[in-house]
Amino acid sequence: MTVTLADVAARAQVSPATVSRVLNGNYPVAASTRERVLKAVDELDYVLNGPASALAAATSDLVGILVNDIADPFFGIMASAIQSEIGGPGGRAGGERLAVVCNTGGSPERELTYLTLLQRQRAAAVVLTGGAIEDAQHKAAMDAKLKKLADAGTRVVLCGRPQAPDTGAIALTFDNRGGGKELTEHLIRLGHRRLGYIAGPEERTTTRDRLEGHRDALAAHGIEEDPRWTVHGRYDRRSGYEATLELLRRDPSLTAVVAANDSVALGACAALRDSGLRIPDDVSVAGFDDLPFSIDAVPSLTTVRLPLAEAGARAGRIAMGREEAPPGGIASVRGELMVRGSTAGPRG
Amino acid sequence: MTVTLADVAARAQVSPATVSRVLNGNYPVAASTRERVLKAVDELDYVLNGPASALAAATSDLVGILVNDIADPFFGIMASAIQSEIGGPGGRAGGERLAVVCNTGGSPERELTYLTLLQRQRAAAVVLTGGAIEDAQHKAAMDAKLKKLADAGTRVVLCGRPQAPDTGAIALTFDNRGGGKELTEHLIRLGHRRLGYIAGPEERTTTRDRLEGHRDALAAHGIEEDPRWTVHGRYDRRSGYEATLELLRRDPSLTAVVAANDSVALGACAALRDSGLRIPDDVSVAGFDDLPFSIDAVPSLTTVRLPLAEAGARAGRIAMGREEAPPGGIASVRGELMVRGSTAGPRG
DNA sequence: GACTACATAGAAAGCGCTTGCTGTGACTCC
DNA sequence: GGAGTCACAGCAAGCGCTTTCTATGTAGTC
Repeated sequence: MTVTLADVAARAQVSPATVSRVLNGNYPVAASTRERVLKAVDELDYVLNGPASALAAATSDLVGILVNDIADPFFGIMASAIQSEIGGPGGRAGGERLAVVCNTGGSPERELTYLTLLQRQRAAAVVLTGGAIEDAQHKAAMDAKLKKLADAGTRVVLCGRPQAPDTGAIALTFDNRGGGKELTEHLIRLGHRRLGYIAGPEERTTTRDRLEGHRDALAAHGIEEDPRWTVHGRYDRRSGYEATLELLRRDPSLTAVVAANDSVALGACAALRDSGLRIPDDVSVAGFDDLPFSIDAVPSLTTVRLPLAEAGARAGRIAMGREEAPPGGIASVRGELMVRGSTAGPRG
Repeated sequence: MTVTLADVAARAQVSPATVSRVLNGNYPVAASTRERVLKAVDELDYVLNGPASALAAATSDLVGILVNDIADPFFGIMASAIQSEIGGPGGRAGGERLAVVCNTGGSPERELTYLTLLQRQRAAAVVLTGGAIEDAQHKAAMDAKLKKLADAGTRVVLCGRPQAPDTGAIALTFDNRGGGKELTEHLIRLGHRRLGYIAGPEERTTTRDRLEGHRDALAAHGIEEDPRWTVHGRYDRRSGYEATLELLRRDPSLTAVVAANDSVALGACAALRDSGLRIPDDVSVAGFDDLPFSIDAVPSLTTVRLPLAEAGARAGRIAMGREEAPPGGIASVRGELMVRGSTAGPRG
């Protein structure tokens, strides 16, 4: 029923080997023969059997991309950039690669499961995006898996994720700590001394790094932190809303709220407004990431811009072997402080 | 070097056939044997070779998802929902499916190319999201491809895309026209008579349907449309910004701007503000889709909520054969008008 | 106790492709 | 003009798995 290589070969009056070579274009084939083959392919509407060729050639054109949540633009932007670099006519002839995007939902098990599935598919490369989970046991399992993948020839790239030493993975980490510090310093320079912090979920490198940056800044300026000023939540708007109300309840005298990311910051803004507070007159708000919508908030959001698209593109190129890995297999990508309307001096 | 089924079989002292059956769990295997096999699998750290098993079994566990732009939450949300339904422990034993997300960037060629690639992988199902391109030739090529896929046993589902008759595809279409009409009627009821419209790219079903809905409303209320009131652009913020300036230039007396989607509407808001106009006091603005950030705009955006996550989930279930297809292979999904702060009576 | 039925396990034939190696003419080169 | 070169094309051996069909041991049945 389905057309196979042999059918094409028969019709073009050549051997299957020749058809294969025409299709893969990595072996000399006379122009006239090639034409005849291509004609047969066209007439029969032949489509290569991917699994069969992957099996025979022991390679695959699948590239895995692990994300926490593809509906979140933070990951969507990276995924899109990675994608744009792995496919397309940039690679070798016929080198269209397919991106397998895996939504882990932040679950350790799913992360591992997807890696196994990708390993099963003999993926050509795997890119892991976003922060890692800080559980020692899970980390060990992940590292072992990554090493196995790398050993099997799969290129492993971490994008916005801390390095995984001795696994063979290339890391493009985000300088979350530095960005967090810069952001809070900006607030401190404006005169704030009572700053609330809405952190992400615990046990995540991104959460911890940003929070540490925040604390670095406080410490550097001799501000003693009140434990009531930090609330943990999820990386979404709703969490930001609730956390802000909680913060306000704990200490109504706060003059600034620093959020784990932009979505959380937007939720914080909504909560402040609903509480009758003006931004930035009564309370300043800052986010992190600089997602596209952040500039449209009113007032527009002060945040740290992470070059997600650039980092993703680079990760994609490295994954395809089209760009050299950074020295030492790791590069730190810095964020840029974007000062906008949501921050001002206290009671300004 | 790499561990194969045979290695496991040898270690467990059974035949390869038995190992395969243990792994696939669809054939009676004595508990003691199974245990022995599983132990060997574990000890050898064996990972099934996906391509080989796909070849032998003539099936694959890949599901394709075509999107215009995964960085756009409109698509991200649908992709995420589809994903959540195709994988996971919901399916048959061992039924982890991998989602292949393909970014077409709205290009007809890439759309077709990706479909071929998916066909090559013998994808179990394919879900196409978002509007279609209205080029007759392209549509014919797409339909032919979809039919071929469906004939080969791949389940094809269209999510937010118009039906493709006689291709065997199941369609969950969005009622863009109805939503567009409702939105504009809301504005008309508020008293607006001079409404600008920022449409999406031409030659797209989504663009046309929403615009037609808008015009339906105008016609129904006896409002004659001025050709200057419609500008075409892309589905992004920047396009909305520029189009709004153009609209204002053409006719400064407009009292409302209807945008093709929420991102465009946000751009429109920014342009209006930069032009010294207040929203909604001077000009009302409306969007479409109700993406998560729309409620955080200030004033929050009046828009039409499309149940993206619900539709995506349903599409995913249908693609997996876990939910019955709607009668006639097509269902229309309605949007819901969300009246918020960005619209009010003119000069109100 | 012989016979049928059942539950399991194995043998082996592919699945559709790639690729190393082996022709085989046509050319070149002294 | 015979040997050495090329440029192609074909043969055939897998790649690692699934699955049909067959074999075998064990129970159940009268």
